[in-house]
Amino acid sequence: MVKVKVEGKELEVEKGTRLGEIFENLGIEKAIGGKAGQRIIDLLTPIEEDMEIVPIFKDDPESLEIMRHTLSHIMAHALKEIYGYDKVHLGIGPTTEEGFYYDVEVEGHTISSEDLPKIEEKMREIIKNNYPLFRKTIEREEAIKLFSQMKEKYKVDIIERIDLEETISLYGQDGFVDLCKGPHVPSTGMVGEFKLTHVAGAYWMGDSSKPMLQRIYGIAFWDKKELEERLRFYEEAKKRDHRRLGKELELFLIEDEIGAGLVIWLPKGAILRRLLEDYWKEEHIKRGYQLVYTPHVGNAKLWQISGHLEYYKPNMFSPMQIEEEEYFVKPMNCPFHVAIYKSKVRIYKELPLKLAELGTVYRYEMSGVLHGLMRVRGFTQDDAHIICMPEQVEEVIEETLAFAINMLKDFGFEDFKVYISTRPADAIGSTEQWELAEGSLKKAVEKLGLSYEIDEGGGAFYGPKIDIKIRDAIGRLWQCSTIQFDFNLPERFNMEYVGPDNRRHRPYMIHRAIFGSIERFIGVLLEHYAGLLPLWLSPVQVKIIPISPEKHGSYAKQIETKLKQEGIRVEIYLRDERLNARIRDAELQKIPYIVVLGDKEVESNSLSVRGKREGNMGSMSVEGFISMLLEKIKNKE
RNA sequence: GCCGGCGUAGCUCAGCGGCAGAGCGAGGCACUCGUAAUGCCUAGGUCGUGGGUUCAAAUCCCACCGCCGGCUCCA
Repeated sequence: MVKVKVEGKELEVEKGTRLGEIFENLGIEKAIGGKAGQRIIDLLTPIEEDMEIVPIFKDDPESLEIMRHTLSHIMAHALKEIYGYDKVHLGIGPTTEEGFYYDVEVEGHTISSEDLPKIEEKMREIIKNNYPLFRKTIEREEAIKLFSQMKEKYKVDIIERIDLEETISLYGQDGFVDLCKGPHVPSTGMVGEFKLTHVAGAYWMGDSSKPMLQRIYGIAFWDKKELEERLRFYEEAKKRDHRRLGKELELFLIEDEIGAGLVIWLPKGAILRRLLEDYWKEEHIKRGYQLVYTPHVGNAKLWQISGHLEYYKPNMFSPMQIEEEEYFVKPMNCPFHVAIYKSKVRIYKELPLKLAELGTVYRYEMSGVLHGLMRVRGFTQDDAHIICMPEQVEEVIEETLAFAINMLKDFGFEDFKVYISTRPADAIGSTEQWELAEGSLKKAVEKLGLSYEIDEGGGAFYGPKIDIKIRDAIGRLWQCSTIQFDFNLPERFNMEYVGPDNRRHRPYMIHRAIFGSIERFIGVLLEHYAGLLPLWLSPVQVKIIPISPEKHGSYAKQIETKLKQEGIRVEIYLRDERLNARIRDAELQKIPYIVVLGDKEVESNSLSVRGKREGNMGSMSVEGFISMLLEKIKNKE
């Protein structure tokens, strides 16, 4: 007998009684599963020991996970029914943040998106039939035999990896059996609303040397409304895709004739980029950084010493031969900044030394990973290297992190995730170095009150780091800011400073970037604002529309001059179109303010202002309009 | 790089063995307009590139380049 406690009630039942039965006895209806501590168990799970269980209902987020998991099984079941039980080989079928997927191999057929409706239909049939699910445990040897017979080679692979102590469970319904830990709903009719969305490739076990399976993705919610909302969100996200906005707003150009992953900044995009750069430079100068410039290529000897040729060569552009010497286009700025540090003897009073550069680097990225501005082959890092003494590390990290967060906030980002990556297995550097560095990272994050995740062992071999990722329009996280220790380069380049004791010491070196890359940051920015940039960053801030270019053109010109004198980026709409068409055009260009000028305005020496965010704002004086704009620009609105 | 899909006018796309198409945009003309599309006319394409099959290829096949969705990798 085991004792089970649920919602304050205690019940003694026979060992091995299923959770569903226990809930039934206690009169708990409509539970989808239960939580025992952190573990989610389903209604089919036998209870083998005393425990306290919190029931999971439909409004608990965990219930979605259970239902989605069953949907992935139903999809596998449908595939088996359609393509044959011995032709479909199943990989893994987990849940995702909004649905589920299953990795499969179908012998003699490639699933394409055209097959999805057919698969969905079969799934709905299975759901309608409301097959009860079964769960049973099985011995390891027996499991291997069973799945070998079923030609489920990937499942056999999984079983062989399962810990010897772990119990192996099977779930299934009707003629379908799957190796699975659960949890599931107890019958196929109990799942929610779903839709299969797309098919993509995925390596078995995420290993590029292993075969590639097809991953079929679906999304699922309890509520049809929620599902539809999600689908609408995807449509909406497509509209704010920075690649599309870049084209529509004439910001940048990426073309195969120029080269994959290489960005051309069009005039309007160049304004945006320049604003970012100017602001970045000002902020760095304020904080004691020294701005430098370094070359785009460097002698192979340099990259030899830095270790890049040893560790980073696959990511570098091929070398070029100049007068019997090899040169490489830089994939990083670090060695040059080190050279600046080493250009003279450094003393402790100079430290921390902060060198910063908007350094354009080129990296070979595999063609399949290129993605608009987010992943390119040539990009400009807002790079800086801080060289300091061990006793300064903590203060430096704290200051740097605060700087990064403040800057991100100035651009309107609040939704980011902070990760600290710690020492990996094959690390260089002493334990003291790692401990000091990791400790300073954690302290800084905590001091700023940021929540963070530890990526245990996720640091580079040369040092731990903090990464800040920003969420994009469709929920993808992009790494932007990074603060990384480097125990490698100071050794390799024999960096030193003269301490108060008049002896030579090895400094700590910290790499850091706030935007990460200007390209990526602008990509994230565009998606974040769906192209409607804050006023201070808008390439065109005001569009003046004279109702009749002939009658009101000269007044428009006067206004333009006044605004320009205040540094406001303004254009006059001269094309001869109907007023509504011109307003529409300016709206589509996402220009923050439209100024309409007609007889009324000329007579009263005023403006009629329409804000992209505010709508029609009515009549305003020129001075009032200007001071409103300047105020907003100053506040980075 | 790998798996799958896709490259047709500046943009979005239709056509899928038999004359190269639409809408938007662009240029011109008329309209002179009060807060999200005025009407008419015109120009614009080596159908990604190269090869093949065929009487005939945008269309079928192969290779390459690029893009898209993912995987792996990463700022």
